[in-house]
Amino acid sequence: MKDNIDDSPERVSVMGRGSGGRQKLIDAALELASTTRSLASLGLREVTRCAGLAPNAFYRHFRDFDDLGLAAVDMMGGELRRGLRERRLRLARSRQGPVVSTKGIVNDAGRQNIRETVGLVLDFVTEHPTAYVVGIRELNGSSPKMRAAVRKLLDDFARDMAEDIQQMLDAPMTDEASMQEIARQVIYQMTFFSMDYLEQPQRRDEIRERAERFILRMFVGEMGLQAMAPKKKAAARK
Amino acid sequence: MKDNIDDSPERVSVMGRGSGGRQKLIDAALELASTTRSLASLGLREVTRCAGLAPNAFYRHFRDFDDLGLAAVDMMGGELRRGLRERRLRLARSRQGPVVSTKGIVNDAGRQNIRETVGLVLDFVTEHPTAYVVGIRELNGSSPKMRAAVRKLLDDFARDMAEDIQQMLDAPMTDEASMQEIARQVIYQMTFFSMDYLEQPQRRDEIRERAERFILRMFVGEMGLQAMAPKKKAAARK
DNA sequence: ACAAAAAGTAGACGAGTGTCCACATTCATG
DNA sequence: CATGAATGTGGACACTCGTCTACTTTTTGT
Repeated sequence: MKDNIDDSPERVSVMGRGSGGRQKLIDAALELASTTRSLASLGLREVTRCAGLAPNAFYRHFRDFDDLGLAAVDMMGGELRRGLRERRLRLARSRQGPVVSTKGIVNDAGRQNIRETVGLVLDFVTEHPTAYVVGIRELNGSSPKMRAAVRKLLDDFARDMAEDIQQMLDAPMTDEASMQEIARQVIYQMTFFSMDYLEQPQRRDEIRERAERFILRMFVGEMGLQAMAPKKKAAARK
Repeated sequence: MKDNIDDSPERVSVMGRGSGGRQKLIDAALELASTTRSLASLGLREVTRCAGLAPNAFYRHFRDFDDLGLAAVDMMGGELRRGLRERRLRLARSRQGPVVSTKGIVNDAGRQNIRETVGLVLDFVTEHPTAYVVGIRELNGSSPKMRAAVRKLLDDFARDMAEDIQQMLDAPMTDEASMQEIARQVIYQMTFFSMDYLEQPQRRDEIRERAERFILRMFVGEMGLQAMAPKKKAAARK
């Protein structure tokens, strides 16, 4: 009677999707976690109380807090990723075709591109601060399942970003693996920029510039590395 | 025993310093937090039990968990920073004088330098995994005091690193502010590399290379930026 | 050596917790 | 309409928690 029904594929969400209770619990958990503590340190009664439900209602939707956390990541992450990609494609279409030449990525067009991408991320962050803060907190948090889920999400973002960037260029800046590596590092670094951005509203312009400069530096650096050693494997280091 | 006649103006911690109980509590807290949960989510009784003490013993040393956490950061952080700087200076002395030319930072000598620095950090991480994991966890954790303390520590590391790098070069690679900015970003990115390094022992060589390449890319990128726009303020061309 | 301070112990209290059981409500669908 | 699953409520259980007071042991300065 434990998980026979609940565990089965996706019949859960037939009516459970918009059924208020589930969403209320997730919202309450994010709210409490963002202002007070980490997800795992929340109390079951604490959350249900904040959601205006009886303690037992929790069990109707989630097995434990890892379960709730994963659901939250799935929901927010999916929405976020879709929104980001959509906005990015919209930006790309609005300028019709590959605007940025590979060699000229540091010129005005390239800088503008970077500026828009950074703005995209920072805008999302300011629009969903609680979810974002909790997510980043769980990135290095105590639950392995949570860590894995958040990391996978960030990696997906990085993959998207790498793809879109390569598409915008008229010639590939570097090999695909390196591009994804760079995108990953940019995404990770952006978590710090984003947290600063949320915590220090008075320094937002400065942080924005810093983020843009960081990305630009990464690109310029990669092009420099490519120029001086195009063949990585053959670089006999010893 | 202790040769402090008027060692310091503060006599508060004369006897409390090395008293086993305090250390036992810190160790127990780090141990529990690294394997189970975040610092703030630990229970007072849980920690004292793990330390083999009565619950009330906690109050003899710390007011609350923030207090314990700050003490832990002070201790581990101070030790770490001293150790890092010492080892770095020892490395610098062993090669007598400025070995790396600014233009040639990407040559073998420069790469070797980066390799040693990365090794330095990763070695420390593998030697103090629990303290490091907890520290990084609190970097984005729930307690503002903790966050501030860990961030200040990382910033200090970055400052040290920036100084030492500039000292090793025969000519400054960039202005001091940019160098510190880069060092900060490198240190922050290293937190991710370090966590991966701990969690995936079988991929350590790969992660090590990735970290080295990241730093190299940052340097090359900064030199590229400097070369194409020495004056940052006047870069607005629109 | 001795007295005071620091460190640690024992027990108890009320509050809050996770979890279970039995019962009430909603609601789509045969 | 009836039925059964999904969803939510209330009470009760054993347990852990933080904190308090009172007492004992260890360490330390003089």
